[in-house]
Amino acid sequence: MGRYGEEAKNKIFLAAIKCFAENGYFGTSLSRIAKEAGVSKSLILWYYPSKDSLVVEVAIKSLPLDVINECLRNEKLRGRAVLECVVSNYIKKYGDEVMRKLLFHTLALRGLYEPVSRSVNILCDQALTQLAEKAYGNVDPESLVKVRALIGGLICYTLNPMKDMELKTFGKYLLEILSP
Amino acid sequence: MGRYGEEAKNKIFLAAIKCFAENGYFGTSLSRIAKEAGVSKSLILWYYPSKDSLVVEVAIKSLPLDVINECLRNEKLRGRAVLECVVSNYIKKYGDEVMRKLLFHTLALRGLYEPVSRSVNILCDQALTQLAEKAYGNVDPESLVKVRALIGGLICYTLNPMKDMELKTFGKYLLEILSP
Amino acid sequence: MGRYGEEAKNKIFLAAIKCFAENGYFGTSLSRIAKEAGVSKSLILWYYPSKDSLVVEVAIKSLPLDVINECLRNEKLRGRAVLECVVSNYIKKYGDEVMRKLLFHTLALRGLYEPVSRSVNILCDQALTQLAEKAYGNVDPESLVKVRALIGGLICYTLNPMKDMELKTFGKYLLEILSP
Amino acid sequence: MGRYGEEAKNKIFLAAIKCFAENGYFGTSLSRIAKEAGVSKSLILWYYPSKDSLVVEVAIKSLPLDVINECLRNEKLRGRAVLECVVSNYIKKYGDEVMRKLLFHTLALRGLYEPVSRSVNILCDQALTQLAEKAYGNVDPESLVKVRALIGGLICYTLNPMKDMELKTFGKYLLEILSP
DNA sequence: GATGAATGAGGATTCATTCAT
DNA sequence: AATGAATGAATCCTCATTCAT
Repeated sequence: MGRYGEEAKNKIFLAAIKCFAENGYFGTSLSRIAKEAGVSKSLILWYYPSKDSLVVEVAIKSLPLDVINECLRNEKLRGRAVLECVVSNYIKKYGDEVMRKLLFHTLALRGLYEPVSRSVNILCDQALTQLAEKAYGNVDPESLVKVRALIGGLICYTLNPMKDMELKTFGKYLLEILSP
Repeated sequence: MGRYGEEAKNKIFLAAIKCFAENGYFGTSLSRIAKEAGVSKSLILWYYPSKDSLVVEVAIKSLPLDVINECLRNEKLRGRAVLECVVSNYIKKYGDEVMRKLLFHTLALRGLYEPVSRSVNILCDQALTQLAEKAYGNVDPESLVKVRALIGGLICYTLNPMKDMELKTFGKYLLEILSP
Repeated sequence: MGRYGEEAKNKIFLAAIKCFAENGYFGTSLSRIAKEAGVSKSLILWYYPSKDSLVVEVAIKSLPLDVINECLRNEKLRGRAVLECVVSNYIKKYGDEVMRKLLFHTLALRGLYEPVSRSVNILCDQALTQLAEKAYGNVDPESLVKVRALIGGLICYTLNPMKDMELKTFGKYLLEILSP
Repeated sequence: MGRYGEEAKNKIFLAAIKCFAENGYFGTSLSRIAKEAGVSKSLILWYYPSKDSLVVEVAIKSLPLDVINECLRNEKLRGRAVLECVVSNYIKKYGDEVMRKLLFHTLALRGLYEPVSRSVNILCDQALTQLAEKAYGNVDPESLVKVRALIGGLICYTLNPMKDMELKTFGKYLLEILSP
């Protein structure tokens, strides 16, 4: 794919994210995305074999799997520091409303799109378990529940941000409560 | 509406819940629901002015607002007992997979259907605040965060139930960690 | 299906025949047929599950299988009389241009639509063999070839009617040449 | 057009024949042909101004006009020998299934593509008349009908080859029946 | 109450074709 | 010659909704 092809594909991807966040995956037509991206409907299908493939690509990127994985990859981080990393990454990613909205549209896709299911499974099964181990030093039930309370708390905030508390502050309190 | 009519409406409602859970609100057509309910498509629109109205009715019922409100109404419950009530109600409601699936489809509707948004807001703003007060005796930031960690933890489990821990056990650990 | 439903379906069928004859099965859109029938595009798909199903239904009816079968069913007909019956039926069916055009569009579908293939096979294998037996008293190679020369001759005329000979006259000569 | 170009054009033409035979003229997209030929879609339109022009070129070549003309050109052939020539040429051309399938797709194009109509007309009007004259010495109705029975018989066999008789044998019987 | 018939809007996708490289 | 990128028209089909019975 040439240079200017790459650009077009990116424009489409960004437009898709915006539209999907706004109106959901099913409430968004290819025409709408095309208009937003300033390209023809057909061009979308030149880069993506189908709407579904575009949906899946956007959906996967909207999950917080990378948020956690990046912290897991960093060998030096242990204990509370890992959790701090996760919270800070989460804040960075879901700071803007677009990503926040997108997240919940994506979670609804689980069960409809196999790749999304798989990604959610990896996130909840593998990533959270590893996170528990790195943060609390073991994977006993309590640790597993704690990481879920942490991530769940963040997601809960994401669903409906509190008016008198910033996500950052929220994260700090969460860490206080759930740190090892 | 006569006795028979009531029955038909109920059949439709149950069929809708099942279909929506399975294929999402947008992936489910009225024909599909009609087939599942064993009635004609037209009859659905006799009882519900539009598909949207049916969607909203199902959506509202799928949220955990009642789970919390029931515990709040019980004047006698205070402290840890309120949280125990919430957890136990939550387990009762989201024990079966249909409701679990439905919940995430519904959360995606927030932003698309005003009544759903409103309900989610009430849930997160009012209900959670009252819960914090009843459970922890005040509404300081820490308490507010804690109830979110509790509900968030439950939702997180709902998204992807753990293989080696029952929801009941999960709830017990959560309570241990987050009780006053 | 009620009385007036039956009527609409028939209007659609007739319109389809006309359009398919004119522009071929693939050159004809559902919109075109709808317009010709004076109904909405959607109504076509109410009566026929898909365009393909309509295509197949029209296609089967356009083959000369009935032309032959009707003569085979008549127990009294033997020898030259059977062939005369076939020729006369053929003339009746393919006297108008619509059916003539349609026939060749249909023959092209063989290999694309299984039901059409099957029908053509039955026509050529079973029906022609039975015809040979009834007409010539046996199914030796010569008889089998003769019925094919007869039917083939008729089809050849159908492909491009002769300017100075009517189909009726053509049939008479054919019979003269190929009668037992 | 250079040497290489000639080769590419030929590859395209052969791929087109194959695809058209398999899926019909309308069921075949340029992309499909491009894939089969191992070239880009654009290259097809470099050699052929449009899909239609490619269709027409293939279509004309698939008709049995050359089969007859070649025999007519040979001055020495008269009487039964001309018919034998035609039958033998026909067998040569339509011996393989690709050409057999193609023939019927092409016949359906008559009425949709003027050049195809013209070619079919020439075939049926002129060529067959000349054939009658050369074979039977005159163009009385009987002779005209006979050549149509011959060609029609062959086409009929082509439509659905007989299981227990080779085309060659079939031709021999046909000649026996219809020779002068 | 309940249904079948009928509609129109909208959607994804295919495809021939054009343009720039 | 040859290709990838881009377009717009057209197509089949789905679906919520309305109408008549």
